[in-house]
Amino acid sequence: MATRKAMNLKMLSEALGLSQTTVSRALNGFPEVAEKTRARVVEAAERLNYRPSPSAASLATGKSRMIGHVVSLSEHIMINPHFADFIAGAGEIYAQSGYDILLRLAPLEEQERIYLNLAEDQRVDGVVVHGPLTGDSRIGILNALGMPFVVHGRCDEEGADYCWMDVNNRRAFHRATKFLLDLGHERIALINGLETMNFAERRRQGYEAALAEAGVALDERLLHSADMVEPYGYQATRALMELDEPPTAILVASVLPAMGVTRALVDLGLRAGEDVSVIAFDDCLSFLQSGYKGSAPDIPYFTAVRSSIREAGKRVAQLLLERIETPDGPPLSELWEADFVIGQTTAPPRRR
Amino acid sequence: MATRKAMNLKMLSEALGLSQTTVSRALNGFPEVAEKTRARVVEAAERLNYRPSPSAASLATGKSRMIGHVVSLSEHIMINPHFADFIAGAGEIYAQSGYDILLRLAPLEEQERIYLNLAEDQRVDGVVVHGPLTGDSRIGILNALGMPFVVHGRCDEEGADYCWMDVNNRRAFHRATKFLLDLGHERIALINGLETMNFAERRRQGYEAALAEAGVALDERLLHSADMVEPYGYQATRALMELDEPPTAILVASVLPAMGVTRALVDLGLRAGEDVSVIAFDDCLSFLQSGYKGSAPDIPYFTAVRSSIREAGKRVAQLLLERIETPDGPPLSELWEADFVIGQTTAPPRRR
DNA sequence: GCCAAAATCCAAAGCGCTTTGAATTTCGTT
DNA sequence: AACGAAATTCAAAGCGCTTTGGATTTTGGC
Repeated sequence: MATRKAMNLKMLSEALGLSQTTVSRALNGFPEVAEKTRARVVEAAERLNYRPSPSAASLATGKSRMIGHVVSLSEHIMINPHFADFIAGAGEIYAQSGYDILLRLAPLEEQERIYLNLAEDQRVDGVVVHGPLTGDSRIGILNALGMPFVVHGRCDEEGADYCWMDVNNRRAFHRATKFLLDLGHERIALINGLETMNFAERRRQGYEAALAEAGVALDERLLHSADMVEPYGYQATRALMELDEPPTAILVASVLPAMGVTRALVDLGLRAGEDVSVIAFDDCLSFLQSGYKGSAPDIPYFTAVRSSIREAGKRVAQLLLERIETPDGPPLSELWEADFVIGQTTAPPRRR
Repeated sequence: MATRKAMNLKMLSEALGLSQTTVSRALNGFPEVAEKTRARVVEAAERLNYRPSPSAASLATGKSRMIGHVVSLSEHIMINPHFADFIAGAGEIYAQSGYDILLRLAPLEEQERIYLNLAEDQRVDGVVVHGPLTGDSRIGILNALGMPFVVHGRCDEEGADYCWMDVNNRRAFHRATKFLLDLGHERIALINGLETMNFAERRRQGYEAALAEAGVALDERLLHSADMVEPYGYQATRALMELDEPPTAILVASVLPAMGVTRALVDLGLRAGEDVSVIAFDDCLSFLQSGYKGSAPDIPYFTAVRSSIREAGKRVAQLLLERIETPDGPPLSELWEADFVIGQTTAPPRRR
């Protein structure tokens, strides 16, 4: 072996006959180094396979080129596969900019402390907040710490002083509900996510508003709220269909429980789109693919309000990187409208 | 504000009237410091909220207390939710030991280079290899780099010189196939994962061995192989049932495509467990919960070979941490047998 | 009470990078 | 040719921790 140790700044600068200062500046694009020498330095760095030590750079600058994602362990995020898609989108953006993800699993009640530690330790340059609750305390902490962050979702009304990216859940569910009402449905069930989650609360608001506008009374028995897993959709549907007056349409907060819904309907000898209408919120989960096609090719199975969670991951990552670049600008935020796609699971209600 | 800067070793040692050496040693459990002073140091560190800077420690020791997980971007791992469950299990173990996950998304062809960089940069203390191919080149690289790693799965036959943790896929599929044969099925379809993946190859071997033992000829038309997503199961089943002699039983490599299978059967007016038997490999995905219960409570819907991927994540993490502790021991490996649970989707074949 | 051995503790030298403040060179003017 | 400004380059001081080698204090056996 010729060299025992990995190439470092000192060796590189000696090889070039330049000072470490100049080499460092050349590589980091500072203006006070002549273009000619910069070219020389860059070439040599490339040739000698020099790459700066991240921990040394981090120690010197306080920047880590890492983005923190702290997610709940046994809770409602990691537990479901939405997170995988989100992180796939975000990770793609990070990779392009030379950032890495620092992933930490922790129960919600520890997350404040964790953000504090990550900030003090300068372990990450920014974080994204997953699954915001209504009035989430994490936001205040992060603002106080001066740590750049973007919330995926929101936890308060407009104009709040933080960065977020969200889908217009209220309007999406308003539209979906109104669509069903227009078809003639009046008994419309809502199989919602956990309503401590802000997004679920908004979805319910949209649902309730549409009902109210149509003068349809709210029936509490048609409302379910829980973690968005398959068996939940199944059980909720079984319960709903046992009511004296079962719903003629069901609004489901995710395709995961929606699959449980269809399974329950099959068990009951009912068909979605004929006996009962179903609309799902479709996050375009990759393992279902935008596919989840029905028997008719190119017509989606579910009628759905749809917004890609993977694209959301990308956008959140972009916003965060911008925020890290410019920490003192006004908070960025972005609200996406969901698509509304007609599939095979909706129809006017059956005549009795 | 009293203090502008975060508490560091120097400040702490001055506050204690001790040298930085002693304080550092006291906190890191070295033997050459008196228990009495160690107690004093620990108490003061706690009280003054001292936590060592990770980048400084990393620079000084070369250890980062990070575990690298590099996963394929647009490929077959992150794309499906198995990964989320795996990482949830692993992350739990890491958290207990004070490690964090460094997550990097990259196409397979770049992963060798990435491992090289992670090693040279000393960014991680170990890595786990996801989705090993048969004869995977990543293993050789990692061994050459001397980087501790554990493979989730295997890429070669027994006795290979690396750490791995795997489920006995061959035996699992052998058992499942034999079970169907014993019920009287002869036309058994296999809806497998991508057979470049080593685990899929093993599953097929188990399937083929069982057929051969029973003297049943292999029919290529009953074999499918692709990414394990829902629509794949759907389409494969539609294709299978259009054969002149459709299968009477289907073996599916994951509950994801298995859901597509049942959806296709419903569309065709067939019922799983009556008209066609279905056995799935169940990774106990959390969003389906061990539930995915059928109409009869506490009886699982699918007959399945079952092994929790989350538990696998935990175990792989444990093995890796042990490996990091003792890098020069003999390679650790572990083979788990899958459970075989009888659900509602299997029965003797229909008489014609 | 004495001395070697054991137990503690410390000063200082890195780890590899960035950055300050100063030195040196180059260049446009007069 | 001389001079101040502009353009380059550099030496050295951190960043906060670990660790080597040595200094100092305690201990134990006689």
